[in-house]
Amino acid sequence: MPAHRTARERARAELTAEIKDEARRQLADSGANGLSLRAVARELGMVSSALYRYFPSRDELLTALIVDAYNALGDTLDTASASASASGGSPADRWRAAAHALRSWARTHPHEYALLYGTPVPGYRAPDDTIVPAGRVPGAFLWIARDAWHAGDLPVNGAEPDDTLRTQARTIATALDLSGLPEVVILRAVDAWTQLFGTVALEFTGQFANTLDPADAYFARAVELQLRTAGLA
Amino acid sequence: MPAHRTARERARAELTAEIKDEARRQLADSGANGLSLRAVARELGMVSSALYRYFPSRDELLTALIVDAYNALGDTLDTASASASASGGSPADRWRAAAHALRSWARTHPHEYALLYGTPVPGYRAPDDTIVPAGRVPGAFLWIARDAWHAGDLPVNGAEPDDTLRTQARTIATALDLSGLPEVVILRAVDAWTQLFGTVALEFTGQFANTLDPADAYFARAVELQLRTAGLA
DNA sequence: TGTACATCAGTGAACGCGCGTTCACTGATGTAC
DNA sequence: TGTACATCAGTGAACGCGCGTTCACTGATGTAC
Repeated sequence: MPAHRTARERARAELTAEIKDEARRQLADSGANGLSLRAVARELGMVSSALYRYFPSRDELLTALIVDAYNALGDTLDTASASASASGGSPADRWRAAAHALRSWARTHPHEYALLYGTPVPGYRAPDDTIVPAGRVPGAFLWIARDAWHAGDLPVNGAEPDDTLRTQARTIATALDLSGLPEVVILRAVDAWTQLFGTVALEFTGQFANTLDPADAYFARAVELQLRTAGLA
Repeated sequence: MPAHRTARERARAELTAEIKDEARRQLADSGANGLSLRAVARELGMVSSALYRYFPSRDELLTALIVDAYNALGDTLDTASASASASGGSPADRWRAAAHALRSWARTHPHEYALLYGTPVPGYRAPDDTIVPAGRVPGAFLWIARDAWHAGDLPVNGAEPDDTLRTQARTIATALDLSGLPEVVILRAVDAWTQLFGTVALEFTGQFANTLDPADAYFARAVELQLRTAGLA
């Protein structure tokens, strides 16, 4: 374990990245099912079997892309939320910023969005490594509620959830580092998150075509509703 | 154009149905990408080229399956809604019944649900024939709001939408036979529909795994929220 | 510093697979007179 | 009612394609003494 990186190590890291980049490019062209190891290798001027030095199978490559995509989306949301906060925005402003960032990421990265939230690829089972990065996405929104609550900006009201929901809310709290947050606050934020997700998902799958399309106005309206649902406005 | 159906016509109708049935079975096994004309033909004891007498291409077969699925789901929702109504249920009860019917249809028909609301199949573009059947699904919910409004059970309140949204609401009204319904009522029902859809979609894509799973309790909670959003409770 | 050996990246051929679609054809069913 | 012709369903072979993965191999890079 030398501090310096050998030529081999550097080459390996670079090629691994290049393989993922090219795979992402193909993803964007033809979707997850169109992702072919042979085509990736061809594009990189390698022989297809050489890829197996980097990823043991097609599924492992897909998993790497999924983890990267969750993290890219998580970063995008965190950045939007943080910069709204840095420029003096309220929790509601942070939610607005993150919500719009989610929508525009979905629109600019449709195949990566589909990889995360679309139909599961047949025969592919997401391994546990994806759980934590996946949580960053709802997390980005729940953390806004958490901060607002700690700042005293979030009233605790609404009916007390029953036992099942309280337990599940505690599980969410543990997974997403929301300790101290009342269950009802968590659940109201989850409610808002599902609304947000539904709006993005419906637009993404084309269900707004011919009616709410372009959906900018409706999306803005939906975000305001989310704020009321979460208790942020 | 004889009133009687010839043996040929009967055979053709039956075989067309059998092809779709077998295709649906394969859809359930391996998803839309796994749907193969050759495999369908094999299973029916035909030669693959014979299918071309019934469907001019794989895409046309897919389209037929999509239209059928929208109609099956639409029928399911209509039935749930109508029987809640027939047994004296309020509009809220109808919404509850239809919402639970949507969720359980999605759970029992995951691949058909995916066909309708999952990742678009690469290279497949849904033709216009799907628009009307697709509208039946949100329609089933908006019609409940319409009936409630006509019965005077639905208060018209909430901020007046801006021009863009008003126009889009009118488009929805035209497409779904909601004439007379105020725009704000339509939009509030759409808000509730996106919430409902978001909850189903998140559960379906496994985003509730390890947290809100099983989601029965959360779903019931979400439905009550939808009722408040739509103005039905 | 130089040598011997171990590790690893990349090659090229091969295995075995399935797919959508076309086409010329045979034989059965339907129709018009 | 019977015959001649048209329509249609289904056959079987073929075209041309791409895929994931394995394996024995060569040659370069790294490491230990």
